Amino acid sequence: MGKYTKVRGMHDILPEEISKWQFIEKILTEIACLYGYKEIRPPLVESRTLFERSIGSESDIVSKEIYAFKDRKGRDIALRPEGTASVVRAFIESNMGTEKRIFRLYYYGPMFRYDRPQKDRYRQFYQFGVELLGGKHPFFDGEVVVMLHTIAKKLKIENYYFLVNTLGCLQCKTKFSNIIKSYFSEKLTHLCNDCQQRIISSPLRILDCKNPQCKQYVSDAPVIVDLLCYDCQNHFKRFEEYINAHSVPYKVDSHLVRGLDYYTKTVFELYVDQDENAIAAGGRYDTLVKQLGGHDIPAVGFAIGMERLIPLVKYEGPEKNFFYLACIGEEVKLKGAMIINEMRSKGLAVETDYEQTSLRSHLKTANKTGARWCIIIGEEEIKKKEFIVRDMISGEQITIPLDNHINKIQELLQ
RNA sequence: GUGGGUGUAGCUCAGUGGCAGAGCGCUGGACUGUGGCUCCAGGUGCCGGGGGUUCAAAUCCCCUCACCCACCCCA
Repeated sequence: MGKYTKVRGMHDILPEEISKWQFIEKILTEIACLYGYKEIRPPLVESRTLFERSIGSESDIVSKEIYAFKDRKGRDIALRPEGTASVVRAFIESNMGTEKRIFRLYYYGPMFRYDRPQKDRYRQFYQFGVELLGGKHPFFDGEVVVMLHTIAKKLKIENYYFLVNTLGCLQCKTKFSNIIKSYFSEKLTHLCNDCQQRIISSPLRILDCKNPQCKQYVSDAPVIVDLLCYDCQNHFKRFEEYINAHSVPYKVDSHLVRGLDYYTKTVFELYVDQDENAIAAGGRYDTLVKQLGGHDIPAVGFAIGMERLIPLVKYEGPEKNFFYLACIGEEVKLKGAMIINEMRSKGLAVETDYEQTSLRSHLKTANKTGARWCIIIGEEEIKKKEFIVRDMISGEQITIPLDNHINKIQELLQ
């Protein structure tokens, strides 16, 4: 047992898992590309106040889970707990917002939250997210949902569905929030401790409470869809038209509320049957850009939790299409090394073990590395100016002349 | 932040006061130019860490750390 272990909540993604990650990452970025998204890579570190102002200082993410510290000059620094705030900050800071057009940005990387670790949940975890800035049309909301739908299909996720809801524009949201506040004020003593706090800090979150006692009162609570202004009602209706037209499997859940303060109008979550946790979620945030000091620019986006997505994806494993070169005896190793170098320069993956000398131990090693073919070269082969290629699955062997061997191997691969 | 569980060989685990164990893997050999199969041989170790009880502790008690699971929260 080694002296050093992972810091609590951290995890290594080991070589045996990484090819699955890379497979999924490739599909995500390809689809993002098809939808016109460009990658943006903000730093992992931001000033703490950025998250307080965007996500909300009362939110659990900021109040309980943020990784924050002071740097050597006493600046309040935080590791990003999510991606949207950083992307919006970069968007404003680089003056993208001054240009009147739609910006589609995607990001991928680690996020940090000081959670208690549990299954597929770590303090450093990965999110892939997209942000569409500058569009207020409900079809943009639809487009990002359809993009997520496309990703789920492409990754062959089974039995997934969306929950969607609207929170209304800032006016509707505020109005509804006050209605909820007064509705629950009368029932305050029947609510759980958390909800008694929420009625002050974020009343809408009561609608999302998992406590069965609270749920009882939530089911009779006012519903936002009935109280929306004409514009918000129409926005949600058009959004539904769009996702219906694209056959997105979804249900409206009038109690769906997101835990981040910045959402307005459309919100959505992606679930898989019999799984409590959302694997992706997002929504519209029309006031955030302005709130962070930019122009009045509407936006919509989502984020996918990679650690939650990965167990749902079936992946066969990487293709074993590389060579192992076995040199029999010390004397031919330099010759073998030159062959390896030439093969690599022509794009063929080769490895070897210079410690091994006997053919038997070479073949054992080749087997362990998972090589598809083993090239065998020894004194006899050097004399005859040829070498042997052994198929490690079938055990068949063929002899190839030493000159022009790269072309011969490439022919073999066809 | 709350609750439950588990820490013993590289891995999966058995051992519940009396010599530290099994299976798998690993290394070597049978087989020094042909891997996977088979057979034979071999070492596995601060029994998570610290303290206590006892003639005697992996085992009982206390503390601590880590991991797992659930809740909360979130993606």
